Amino acid sequence: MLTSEYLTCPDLFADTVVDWQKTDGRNALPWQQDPSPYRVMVSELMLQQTQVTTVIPYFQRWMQKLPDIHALAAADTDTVMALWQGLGYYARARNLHKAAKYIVFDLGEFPFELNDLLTIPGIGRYTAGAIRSFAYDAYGPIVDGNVRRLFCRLFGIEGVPTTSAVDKKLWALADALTPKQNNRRFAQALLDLGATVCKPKQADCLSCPLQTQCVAFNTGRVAELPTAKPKKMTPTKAGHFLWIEQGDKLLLQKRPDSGIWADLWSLPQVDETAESLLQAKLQGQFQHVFSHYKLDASVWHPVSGVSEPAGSSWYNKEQVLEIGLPAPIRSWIEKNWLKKS
DNA sequence: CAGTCGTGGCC
DNA sequence: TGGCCAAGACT
Repeated sequence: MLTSEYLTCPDLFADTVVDWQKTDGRNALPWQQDPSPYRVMVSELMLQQTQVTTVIPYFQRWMQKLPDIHALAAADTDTVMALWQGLGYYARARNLHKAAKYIVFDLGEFPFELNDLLTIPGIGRYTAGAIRSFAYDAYGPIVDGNVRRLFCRLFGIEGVPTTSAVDKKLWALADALTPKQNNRRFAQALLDLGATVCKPKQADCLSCPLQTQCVAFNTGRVAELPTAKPKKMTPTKAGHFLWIEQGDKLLLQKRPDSGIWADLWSLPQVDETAESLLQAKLQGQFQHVFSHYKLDASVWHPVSGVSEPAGSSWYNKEQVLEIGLPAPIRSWIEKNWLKKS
């Protein structure tokens, strides 16, 4: 990484990728037409951790309904959330709404400086740089998943790229390699290279404009870089749930306000030593994977006469569809109750 | 620093 | 098919 020609001559890097982008990059994406600060901000928030093909229809619908920042600032929460429905990471929608109100009512105009952009809710270092580049065609370094992968391979950077040490290196590279002009096309070039050439798997090195300078390519380590983060073994925990019916109703329990499935309704959960399990009959099992552990769930049909757990209520088949249930619990109930005559 | 937050696509 | 990943930010 110390010997790359690109570090001693950053303009060579910029010129190379910019020239490539003109002919081989993506230049017809919806947010590339009329790249106003508002349209760029909306697209960048939508694109956080979300693929381009997923975002496109959401972006179109959004712009039809909320064509400018004043419309968004004046919109109500329900409108905003409905337009976001299905995109995931809903904090982004709330932040975007907050951002519009902040810009319109507090700032009065859309910020230009990086440090001012960083004060906007939902806008971090990457998104601030992206807005600088795409909306203003001004200096705005970016490091996202694409740039991370590209730089790790190009400069042979070792180490898990999400660690702070590597992250620091990557941003230093981005700061140094980002030019003072052609920033819109330069930023797009980095993203396009990462997305269409320097892909996570099956990198297309033969059509890469940086091939001759690429450390990973020249040392045959394209598949080894960036360093994969060690996959942590997730423990498996057992969970015991009660299935208690009475007439046409099912007993559900509101979960605590913290921990997994906080504030949602669920089948009553009991400890494996619980008295209610003593003569219970196993009704079925299912598995659910969380980020930090795997749940082996057992659903038990206790003997009659078991006392109702605290905070529990009865729900019939119509009511159960209208309350917040964890996805696996809902799916269990649908399969074993609703669809069973 | 490590966990959290959604959903869909890919092999 | 399940594990990984996607234009990250926030706590």
